[in-house]
Amino acid sequence: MKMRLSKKSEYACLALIDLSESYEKGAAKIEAISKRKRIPKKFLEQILIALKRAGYLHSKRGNDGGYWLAKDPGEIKVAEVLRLMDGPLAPVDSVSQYFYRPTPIERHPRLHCLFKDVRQQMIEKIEKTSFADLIR
Amino acid sequence: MKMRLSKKSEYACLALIDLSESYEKGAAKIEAISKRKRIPKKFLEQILIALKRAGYLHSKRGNDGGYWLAKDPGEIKVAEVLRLMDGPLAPVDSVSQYFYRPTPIERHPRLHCLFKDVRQQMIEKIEKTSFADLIR
DNA sequence: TCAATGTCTACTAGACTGGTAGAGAATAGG
DNA sequence: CCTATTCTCTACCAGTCTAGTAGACATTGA
Repeated sequence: MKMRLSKKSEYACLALIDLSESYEKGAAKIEAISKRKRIPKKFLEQILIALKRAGYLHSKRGNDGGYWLAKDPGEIKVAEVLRLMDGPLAPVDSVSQYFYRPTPIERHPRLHCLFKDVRQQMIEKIEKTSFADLIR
Repeated sequence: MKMRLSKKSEYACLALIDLSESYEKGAAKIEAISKRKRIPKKFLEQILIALKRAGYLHSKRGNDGGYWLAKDPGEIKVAEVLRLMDGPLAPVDSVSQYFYRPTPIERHPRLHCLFKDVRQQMIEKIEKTSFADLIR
């Protein structure tokens, strides 16, 4: 089994932390976030657009443009962001909550059950943790 | 974050389950395991060799050859097998127990801590579960 | 010697990751 | 209306990983 936090997820979290830290202090430019959190700018662009499309951010173009949070940091859970960036959190599709699909492992109930537990254990914490929790 | 059980790990577990089921009943042929558990034969070969090299199996060639467990099923933990097949279990190297390496996430202690917890929660169950537990 | 089986090395198609490049569209100030 | 600044969109790419396949070789027992 491989559990990996992709750079995309990692950068998305760092960007949201940055925006949470300056919540209600106006728009932040890509350039600024990129420098503060050391994220490649063009890569960050794509990530912010994805977050915007998913409804987590607002933006404005032009001289005093930038991004800002569309929700309270307390309402954005880490798990949502990881799912948005990398897809299902489950180790196999047959134990996935939102992306269920049958797999060979289902034929072996105990093994299936084990990975269901693993998923549950893992997910518990990140479904509770919000970005407000991360900046406190 | 992506948590994925690779086919390699999945097949390795199924093969070890098969061999656990016939523990002390003599050698099992690749062909037979392959058919019973529906694993591509040539792929299974490689997996069994890896398991043998790691000390989990013995083998014999020739007409009445095959593989059998080198240890009691109760002494083989699922976590060991997943590590052998796919490498570290940790989501980022900076929270890995056996493969530590620094990552950007370390600069943000709360995030770092979160993923340390995630790893711990996830690993707990598979470090306790043995193949004897899976066939009971 | 031969047939059956495990062992070893090499190869590969396709997907994914972590980016980069460059043109286009909105916005505000002058 | 012009321009600078910023976000937006599409395309591309090199390297790595996954899930295998192919084929020759080594060992064993009858």
